[in-house]
Amino acid sequence: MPGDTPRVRFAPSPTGYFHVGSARAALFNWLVARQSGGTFVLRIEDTDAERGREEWVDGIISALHWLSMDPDEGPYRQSLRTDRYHQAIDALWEGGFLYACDCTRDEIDARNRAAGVQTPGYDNFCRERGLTRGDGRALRFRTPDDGVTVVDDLIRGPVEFPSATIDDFVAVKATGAPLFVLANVVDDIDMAITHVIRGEDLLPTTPRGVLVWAAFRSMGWKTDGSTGPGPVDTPGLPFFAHLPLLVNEQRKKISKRRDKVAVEEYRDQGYLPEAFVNYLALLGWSPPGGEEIFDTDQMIEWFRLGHVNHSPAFFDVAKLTHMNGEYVRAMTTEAFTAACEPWLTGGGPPWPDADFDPGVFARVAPLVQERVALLGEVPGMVDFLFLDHPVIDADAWAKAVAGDAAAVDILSAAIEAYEGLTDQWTHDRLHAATLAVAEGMGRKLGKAQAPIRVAVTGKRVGLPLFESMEVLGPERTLERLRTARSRARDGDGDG
RNA sequence: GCCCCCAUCGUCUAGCGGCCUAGGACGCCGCCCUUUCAAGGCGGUAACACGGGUUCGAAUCCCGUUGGGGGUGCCA
Repeated sequence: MPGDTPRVRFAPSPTGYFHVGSARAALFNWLVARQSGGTFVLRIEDTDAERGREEWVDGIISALHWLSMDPDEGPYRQSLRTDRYHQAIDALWEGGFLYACDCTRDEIDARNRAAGVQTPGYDNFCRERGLTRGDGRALRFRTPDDGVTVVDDLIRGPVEFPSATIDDFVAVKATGAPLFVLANVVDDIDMAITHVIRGEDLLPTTPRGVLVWAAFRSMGWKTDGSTGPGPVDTPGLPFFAHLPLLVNEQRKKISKRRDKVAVEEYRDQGYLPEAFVNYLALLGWSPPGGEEIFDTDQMIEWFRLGHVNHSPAFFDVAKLTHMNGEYVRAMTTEAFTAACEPWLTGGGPPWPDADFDPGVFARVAPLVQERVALLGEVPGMVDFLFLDHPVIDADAWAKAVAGDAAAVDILSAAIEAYEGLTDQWTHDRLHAATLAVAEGMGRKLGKAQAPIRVAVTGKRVGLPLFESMEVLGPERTLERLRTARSRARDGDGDG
């Protein structure tokens, strides 16, 4: 049986950007470790040298760090453990669990077709041929012909696989390199893993792992590499827990190809790691009290593997975004301002670094904070404060200025009113003055402020106008209003 | 084809035999607030896939059907 202190592992294969499904699997493993004083092991499953790339490994490590789920142990690299796998393969061969096979896929398929067999599995052609190892031969694992292999799953309960449906699978490539199931089991044994928590897509291959594990155990395979009975024999099977898949709108397994799954991408858009983790936890699980917003301490306290759902979950960006907005608004203004920094400087924003004024941003930060869900939205909301000339949105101009016969009059009246306020340039007075302009035109304030807003900020929606003008100052505000007025008079309607 | 998993509002879920006239959240719609947009407040829309059992009683247990998904590689 697994030992007292849980040892869990997150074992991604470095074949692409860090996947949200991987992040969720990592989170559930991490939670089990944290709530039990256990160990969270990171293992890179890079046995397939052709697909793996070093940059993906760095991506996994940095993504885990961003999510505050740094491993306690590792990263272990399967590519660095080939000697160990060869020991394991030799032992299995000596124990009679493997046999050499020189069949090609085409040959197997042809024989199955000729025999009229519907199932495309291996036909055991080489099982009793007694082929020797080497010479470009793969090694197959001899599976039982009858009985059932049971995977006792913490989430789903016992899952039974008729052994006859588990064909003799290739465990070792013709090159001598171990395949997934074998390397995976050897590692789990060596690393004393007690809980295998991973995606449901691995459930169908789990009985193979169980069989391999049983083979090692029956040989008295020791974690030091020797065989025979002794105190360091292969431990009992770990607990298994297969998490429901994350799916897209079409209810298909979320995939790197067609879905937006890269955790890095969410980070770059300004999702907060705390919100991201919070949302991930809600996919397939919910806390006993029904709360939806909770921090990692509460998550650790409440999480139970046995309470994880059985059914697939759709990764809903809209809900994630909403939740991110809640996290943004819950921040202190100082924390928010600090978090915005990477989006405000360093060449990303549309204004020159030198023109960014932290003091100006600090004045509008609370207003910005209430209006963004993602940090990535911040630059677009404050750009008019740091650019010499606001970028006038063509559509906004067309609707609020060119399309409004009274726009020029409103701008003129506003200019005249504001010119008298340059010594007392506060949003209250600007508000009152604009209200007077509106009334003079027989308009509601909301309608009258539109052309002014476009002239000053370039957009029809955004931060509160009078606060914006206050921060911008009389000189720049009036200049923008005059510029807009002459452009409107010239009849430049399409921006 | 074969094996396996799954099935409550559009979505994420609560529900583990009576507390369900099925609750919450996101989304959507309406109203309020209002300096645009948000935020906030109030209200609304909307689900137990189907059929058999078991039981005094089923969203909850069992069987079947249908539907969806995953696996079926010398990928992981």
